[in-house]
Amino acid sequence: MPQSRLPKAQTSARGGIPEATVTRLPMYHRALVAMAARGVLLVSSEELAEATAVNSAKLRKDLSFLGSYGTRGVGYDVEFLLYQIARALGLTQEWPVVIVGVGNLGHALAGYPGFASRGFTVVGLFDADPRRIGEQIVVAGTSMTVRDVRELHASMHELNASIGVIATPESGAQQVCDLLVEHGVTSILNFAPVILEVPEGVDVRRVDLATELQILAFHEQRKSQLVLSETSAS
Amino acid sequence: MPQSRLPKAQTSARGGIPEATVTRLPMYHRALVAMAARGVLLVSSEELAEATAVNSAKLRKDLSFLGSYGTRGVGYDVEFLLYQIARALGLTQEWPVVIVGVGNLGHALAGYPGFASRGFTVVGLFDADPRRIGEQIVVAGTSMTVRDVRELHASMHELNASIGVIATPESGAQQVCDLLVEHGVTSILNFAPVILEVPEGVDVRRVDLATELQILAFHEQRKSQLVLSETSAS
DNA sequence: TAGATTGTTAATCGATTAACAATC
DNA sequence: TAGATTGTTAATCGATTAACAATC
Repeated sequence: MPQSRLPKAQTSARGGIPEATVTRLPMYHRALVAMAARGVLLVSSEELAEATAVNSAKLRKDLSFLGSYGTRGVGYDVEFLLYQIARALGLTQEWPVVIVGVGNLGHALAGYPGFASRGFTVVGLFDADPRRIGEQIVVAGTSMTVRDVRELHASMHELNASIGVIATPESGAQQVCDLLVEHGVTSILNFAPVILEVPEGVDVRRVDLATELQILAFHEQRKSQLVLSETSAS
Repeated sequence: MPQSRLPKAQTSARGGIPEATVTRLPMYHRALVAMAARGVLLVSSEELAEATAVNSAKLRKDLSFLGSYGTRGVGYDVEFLLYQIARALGLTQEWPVVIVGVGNLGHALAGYPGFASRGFTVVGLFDADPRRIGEQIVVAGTSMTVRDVRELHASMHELNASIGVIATPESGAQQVCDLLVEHGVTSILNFAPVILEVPEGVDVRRVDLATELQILAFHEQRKSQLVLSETSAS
């Protein structure tokens, strides 16, 4: 009987919500917002699952991590469930966000209507390009000025943001990241194609447009190979 | 002995590459491109793992799905491994891509240098906004004209794209999707905050900027709660 | 040979899902 | 009560990882 390796410390079971569940909560949230807007009062796990393209058993399991918010034989109260998900996600509080890099992507992010409606407030826009510094950008209805990234150091204290978005080119990303972390940012959304080095405790999520296309291309290739092999087999 | 449910059809083992591995291959590819550019000839799994922030055992396992391309006691030939990964991902062939929706995000995508270098060629830019139609955009060094999305139907045949990018607002996304699918697009990268309905066999990857921020906010909230509970415990 | 590093094994972990008891 | 739907169980699956034999 090979009695080897000790079991891990059960990190997820200590009352936490599994990471896979967390990534789906925003989908449920969005679908419920749409339903609430249509005046839907009650929803079953089957209906919500279909709206989010998720298995209904998985959906019920996901929701059960938040608590017991449904009624057997009836379903879920849309508004109530919406609130519970928003609370779990932290959308019931304000999140000041700093955006560094205001090219096309940064513009798109700054102007994205989906931010403000979820508690994210853009409190600072920075860039290194002198042609962009001083530019006025309309964020959530009010005009903001793009500031020199060299002012980041001095202004981070008053901005008090714990979330930062990096939309710079590859070259400046790590430097910007260090600066943000130095000033108390502990969550970073990174659009630059670099693996950022951050100290323990800082979360980074990377969104890479090229990576997404490459994954699609992989499956696309597989599909065409499938067609070829089926053709030659007949 | 409850002898229940039959085992599944082992879909992943039929020579395919696991999905989790596929999502990491672009990272390895990028890191290897950077190494090759620096003139590095040889790399160990340990080094490549560190550059991509991945466990080295996982890395070796990932690479083993492609074949046996390393040398024990030595490491991997950078150029050779690069080629093998590119081939597996389908980056050794041309991928014509159509972009629909040329707002800030569409602009950022069209101008992204990381596309052309990986075999993705933007062959069409479409928008519904009359103010944008006719605009010239520089894509990979050459100027392209933004066309009316109503011309999509007529021009898809000559464009011959199997990959489409949807960067429209939420409202137009499903309609655009249907149009693309109707004309042979079988892989879609969707930036609109909607779950697209597609027929069997069409792959959709959704990138949602708000979702990413929400996931960060969740963890950020958890971090601050941790600090609070530690404070009250002391 | 001695040292290094791959490729693979096997254990563990986390996520998915069908099924169903609980209960409205 | 009869019908409906949740919340949970338990089985299965896929992904991760330490360890190490194979081998350069």
